[in-house]
Amino acid sequence: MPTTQRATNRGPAAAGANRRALLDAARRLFAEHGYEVPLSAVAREAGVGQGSLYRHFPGRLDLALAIFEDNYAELERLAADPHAPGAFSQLWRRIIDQTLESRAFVEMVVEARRQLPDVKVVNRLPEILEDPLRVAQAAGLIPRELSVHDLILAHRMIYGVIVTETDPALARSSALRALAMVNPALSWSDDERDTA
Amino acid sequence: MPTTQRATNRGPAAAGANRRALLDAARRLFAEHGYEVPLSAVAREAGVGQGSLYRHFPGRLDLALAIFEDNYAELERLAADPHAPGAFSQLWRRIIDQTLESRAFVEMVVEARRQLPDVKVVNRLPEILEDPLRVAQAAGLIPRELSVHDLILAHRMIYGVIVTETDPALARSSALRALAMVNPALSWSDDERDTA
DNA sequence: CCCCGACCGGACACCGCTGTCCGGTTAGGT
DNA sequence: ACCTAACCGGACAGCGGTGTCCGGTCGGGG
Repeated sequence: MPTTQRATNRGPAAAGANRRALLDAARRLFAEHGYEVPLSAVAREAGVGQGSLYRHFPGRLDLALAIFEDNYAELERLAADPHAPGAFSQLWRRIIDQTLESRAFVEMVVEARRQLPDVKVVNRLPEILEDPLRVAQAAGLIPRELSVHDLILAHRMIYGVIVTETDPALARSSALRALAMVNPALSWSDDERDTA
Repeated sequence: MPTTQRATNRGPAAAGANRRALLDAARRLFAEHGYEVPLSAVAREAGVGQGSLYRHFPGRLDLALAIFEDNYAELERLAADPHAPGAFSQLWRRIIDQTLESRAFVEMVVEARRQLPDVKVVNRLPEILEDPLRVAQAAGLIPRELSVHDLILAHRMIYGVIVTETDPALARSSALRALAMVNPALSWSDDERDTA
């Protein structure tokens, strides 16, 4: 019977917990120090040895892909029911919010694409956005002239705004201003707490 | 009497030429291999020793700043006479073109800003754009609602498009599509050879 | 013609990161 | 209670980049 709280990180049963600790540590350190942070620091932050790190994730890229996987899983959950009220707007906000969480994501995306010939692995946004966008357009919430392609281009633009922002505290508002400039329907005010 | 062609890169008189060779090499290698290219490679590419490199440019940042300096000098030349026909459109195109020349510029900008507290050193675009924009707006070429601030935000968006482009050959057209999305007046077709 | 100061260049020591290897530890099965 | 297989962790060697140091080279001035 597995205890939910472990006193140790040794033994076969700890493998899963160690993996998660490494993933969390990587997410934190990538966000704080950038994608080029030493992997030894990730192991230290996770409280495991370097051996464990390299066993679970042979290289930096595997860490990045696992983090992407988590993010995409969350988005796919949001996109699962396109007819839920506010499905598209919640999805779109979450995409932008994920991007805002760490400017390191840009470097990760770039590096992952350079090393992986197949773009599909690294960019699942087209499939994720397709249905929710169509439904939102049918409901008149999003202009018809915006294609999935346009949305992805807008997302890429936001990368530029975030990565060039001097003060991290301003990243969010700059990104929202940028989105409003592209198309008002893609932006929102943070005052409205939910737009279900 | 200085000869325009030198047979050697030794001696006091070669200092200037060596400096330029280093700058050109850095520009080339940053564009090709990214900002993190080894400085030893820059010295080799320039055909000088590492000693000369570090004498002219104590660190990587000095190289980057000198490259920016060249770029800004060119832009300031274009902006010197805001009333020349097509002054703003030529200036704006050149800004975008400079950005397209190397995706490494993004990393350079980010790194330079992180290390230099004073933003003015690294971003002179506001001053450069101010007068030409006003004149172009007075002539009805650019919508009044676009501020210098908006233009700079648009420029930062373009960074994102360029850096996330998988195929470098597509960077230009993607950037132009993105600009058109923000505001048609900021984009152009590459077919028109000049819009003086 | 010679000398002197300045500059060049690459060898090299230092440093931090990567990835591996093996002794030590743990849980579960018998 | 013991045994075994799997897993942990950190020491360590290898590697590549940085920045320095000094012997060698050059050109202009006296």
